[in-house]
Amino acid sequence: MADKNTTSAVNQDLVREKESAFARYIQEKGLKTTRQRNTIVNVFFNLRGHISVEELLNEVKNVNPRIGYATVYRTLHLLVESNLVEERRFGDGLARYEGHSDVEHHDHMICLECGEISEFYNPRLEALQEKLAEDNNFQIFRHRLELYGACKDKEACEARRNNKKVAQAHGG
Amino acid sequence: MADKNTTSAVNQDLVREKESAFARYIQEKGLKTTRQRNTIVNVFFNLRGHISVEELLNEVKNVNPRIGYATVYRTLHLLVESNLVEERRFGDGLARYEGHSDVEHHDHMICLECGEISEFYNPRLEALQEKLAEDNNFQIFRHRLELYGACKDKEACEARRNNKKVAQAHGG
DNA sequence: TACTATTCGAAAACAGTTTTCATTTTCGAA
DNA sequence: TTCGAAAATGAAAACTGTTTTCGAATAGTA
Repeated sequence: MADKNTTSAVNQDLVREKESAFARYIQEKGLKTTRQRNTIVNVFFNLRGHISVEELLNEVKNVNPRIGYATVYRTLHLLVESNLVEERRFGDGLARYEGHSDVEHHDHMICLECGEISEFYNPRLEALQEKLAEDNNFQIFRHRLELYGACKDKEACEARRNNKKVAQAHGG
Repeated sequence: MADKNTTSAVNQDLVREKESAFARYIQEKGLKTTRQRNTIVNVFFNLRGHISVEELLNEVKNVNPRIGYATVYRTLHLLVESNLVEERRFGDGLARYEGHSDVEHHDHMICLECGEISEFYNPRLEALQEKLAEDNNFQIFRHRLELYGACKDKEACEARRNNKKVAQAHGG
């Protein structure tokens, strides 16, 4: 199934909750429920992390190989519109999608060696930004903070990197 | 000349300094000095702010209309490699280039209404990030912080916006 | 069941960027 | 100063990620 790349299974209650929120959104907007959209949404919420379109499509194709890029893109847009998913762009030029995690807002640390993306949140940081905006006569709607660097735990980092290579070689 | 879009002239001593730093880099790498590269570099450093490739090309064409995208892209890559210029990406999907300003590192505030991009630097913010990285057993190489929002000075904001429209209409 | 708007998938279009390739230019050595 | 190899140029083609188009299929309602 779609949890091939995850370290642990995803809470299915949560998945069901997201799915029905999406169904509600579709209904509200007068759109139609389709097998493809359901597949994509289910697979998406069973993945964790910061998923690229290609990654998602690959997983989706395991379930229904006839689904193509266009539908995945379209469904992701709906997910973003419905506020169930956020689009992110880290420097590598492709969009990544993230189902809302437990923490409403958070920032990212990206390891340039193993590719691990982790999340953090710090209220002092948020407050400081507000203060700086205030000083500059500026009103913040949203912000983005990304720390690029490397894991200090070199063993774990290398393990993740090798892991990734294997996954690629096997044509994940 | 290339200062059409700037509010004030650029310090020419600084420009010359950058140019010779670039010349030095070219030489070190065993590359060749060319008329086109000199033009592009000179025009670039006479612009200020966060320049897109298209903006730069337009300015460059005023000096030498035969220069095309390819050469501008290639020269920008050299400028980035040589550490004289930084590439930035704000959400609009095109790369922008920035000659190092007086402040070595800085973050950005982007007004979504008038498009103004301003820079700021705060040591407490930097320190806090370092601390957070430390806590997460992570080593920061670089970071990016962008505050998206709106100017509180609505008058100035609107003026800038209108200004921009005029510039566009005149085919900047 | 029939109708109509929506959705699908494949392929074309698109935007920004990179590469290719034939031609021109630079620059060190003769 | 001329020669020749290596590098750079410019136009066009290729490429990448994403969006749009269009004819066929499908969902949901009358």
